[in-house]
Amino acid sequence: MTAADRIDELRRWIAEADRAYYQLDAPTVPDAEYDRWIRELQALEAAHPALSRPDSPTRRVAGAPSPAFAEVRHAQPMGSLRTVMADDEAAVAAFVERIRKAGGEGEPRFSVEPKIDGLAVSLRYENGLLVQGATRGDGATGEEVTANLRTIRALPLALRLPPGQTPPALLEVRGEVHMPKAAFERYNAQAIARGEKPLANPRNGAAGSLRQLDARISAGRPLAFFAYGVGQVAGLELPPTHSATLRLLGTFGFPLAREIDVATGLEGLLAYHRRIGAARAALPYEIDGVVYKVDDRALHEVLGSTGREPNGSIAHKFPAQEELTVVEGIDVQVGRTGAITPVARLQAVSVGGVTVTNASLHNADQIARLDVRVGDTVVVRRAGDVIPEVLRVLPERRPCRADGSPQHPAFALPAHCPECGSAIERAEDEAVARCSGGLHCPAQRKQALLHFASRRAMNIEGLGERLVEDLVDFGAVKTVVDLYRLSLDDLLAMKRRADARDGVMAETVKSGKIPTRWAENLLGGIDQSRNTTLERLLFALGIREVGEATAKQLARWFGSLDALMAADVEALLAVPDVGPVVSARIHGFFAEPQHRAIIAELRAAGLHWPEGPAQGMAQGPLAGKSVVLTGSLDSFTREVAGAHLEALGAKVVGSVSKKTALLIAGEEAGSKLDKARELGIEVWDEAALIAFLQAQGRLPSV
DNA sequence: TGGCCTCGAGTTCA
DNA sequence: CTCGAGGCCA
Repeated sequence: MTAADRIDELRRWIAEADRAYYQLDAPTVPDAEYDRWIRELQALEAAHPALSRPDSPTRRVAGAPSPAFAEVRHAQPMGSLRTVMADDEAAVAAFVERIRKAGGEGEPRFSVEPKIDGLAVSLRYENGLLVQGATRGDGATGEEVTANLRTIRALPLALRLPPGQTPPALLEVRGEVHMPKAAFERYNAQAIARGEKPLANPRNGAAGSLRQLDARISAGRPLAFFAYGVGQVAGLELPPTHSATLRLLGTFGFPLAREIDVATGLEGLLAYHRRIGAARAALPYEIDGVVYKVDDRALHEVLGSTGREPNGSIAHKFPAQEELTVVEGIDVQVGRTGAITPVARLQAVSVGGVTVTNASLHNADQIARLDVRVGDTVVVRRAGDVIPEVLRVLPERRPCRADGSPQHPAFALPAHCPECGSAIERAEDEAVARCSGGLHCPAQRKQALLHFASRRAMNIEGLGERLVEDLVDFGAVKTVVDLYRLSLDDLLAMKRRADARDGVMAETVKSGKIPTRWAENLLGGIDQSRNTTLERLLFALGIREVGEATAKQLARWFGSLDALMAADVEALLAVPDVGPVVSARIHGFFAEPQHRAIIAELRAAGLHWPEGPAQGMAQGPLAGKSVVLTGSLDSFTREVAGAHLEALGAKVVGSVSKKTALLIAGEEAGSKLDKARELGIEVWDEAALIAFLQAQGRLPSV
């Protein structure tokens, strides 16, 4: 591709993305990708000045004003910030060095702030009253959106001044309009319930809301505001530092981001970047970086600006949370219950600082909804900052044949299990398709073994994915019972065959001695698991619909395995939280002769657990109450605290709802605490919990 | 019957 | 964390 072609292509892509973003309020391309296009285009135009054109998108910063609103010329231009990528510490160091040279002796001081992901506005207060509000637009000219801004509750319509003090003749306050995460989610849930189109993301929600022509629509949107600076001023002496100016704005009644701070020198800046980066997910609003501003106002002015970018400030970004990548293939995985899950194999891409190569596509419906195909360019993000997720496909980037038809067909689930060849079936009313092979399917067998060995089930240390894979592939283990029959010799023989298959030179040959440590550890882990509890065993068996909570309930209700196995459907229905579906599953499981045989053999292999009489309903001072634990506790883990509460009759659940009776909030409690406050649910801190447990005699009093 | 609550199951990477 | 589905209550 020639430079001219590439320039054309980039200009076309950018124009499309601009249109989607600014006119349709529905972004198609992640910001990080957009930034890269702009930078690449700038570089190409610099290298080939002949190809530069006055209408190139690099000639404007952002946002053509929409024709629907009156234009406002900013008396003092609203500049943009030079941005530094997350990993470019050298650029931050260079910035600090420049400031140090200009500033004379000592480490320079900075006002440091989170960079709110919203929409910059300028608010004009004349004689203390809000008279005009405008968007940033292209920096020189923005849109007049006063009526919409007035609907934002957080904005003072008049400056708050001590009695008797004359308001300044003119004060322009700059800040960021944004939509807090919780408000965004609430709004979307309601929008969906009303059958309206949900907002794409909080930032877009804020931008779209401000640009509503009907201010009543803006008023219905949960917008918030943080001040970050001032523009034109008359009749007011500003303090000598930026941080003091922000505090002054605070006294005038403007909301300020809580994370605003001051920092000294390079180390101080980088520490702030790390601190806010770590807290990012827990903040109630979206941020995409932090901003460093020279605190000394005079020095900031001396430093001047380059183009529209002040030299005394930079934005230090965080790693992008959304990225573009290409789908290299779509595989299917087989789960413990036979569930077939399609997985997108992705070209490796760094999202939020972590390399992502796989993303679950959940099920056939999801694939159909997204219409993902091999070769597609897709937007990926890490949902809840952890799990990669394919958000959408860029259809215009789909590889095509000469005749314009797509190169790859729409994805279809295979008819047969890739692991065992059994038919794949999908029940009428269910979203998931399943392999019908049952335990004949090696994939299901492996998953069943892993589940059995997992921490919350039998907790067999040393038995991981690789090992299970080999144990099943070489026929050393077929059912969970076989685990308890393994000998050291079996394991070593299997290891030799696995090494031979992988072409690994046997360690025996190299060193002359047999490494047996891993095998001994595994046998030790298996042996320890013989001593267990009924609820762990029930969970480990992998009965469909019986997870940890149900297993716990069954164990306490029946007290012994024999009582449970003897129970008919009727008796099972009496157990709380067990209905017709679950009771049929349990009864069906124990009716299978092979399952009864496995249980008998596990007992014969030495598995044992305490049994007692049937206990029925939970008793105790917290009987019948749902309790949620969140945040981190100092004196014990959430698990241990939960066990204490359960012993007092409480039901420990994971999420806060109207039915929650009590929330125990440790350090750094996040959204659950917010929700509990909102619902008016009783909240205890760790000290209150400890005092309660002591009063109940579950903890020694001090 | 509909609308919560919960639970179960599946998932990624270091 | 998220989706889907079971259980329970109005």
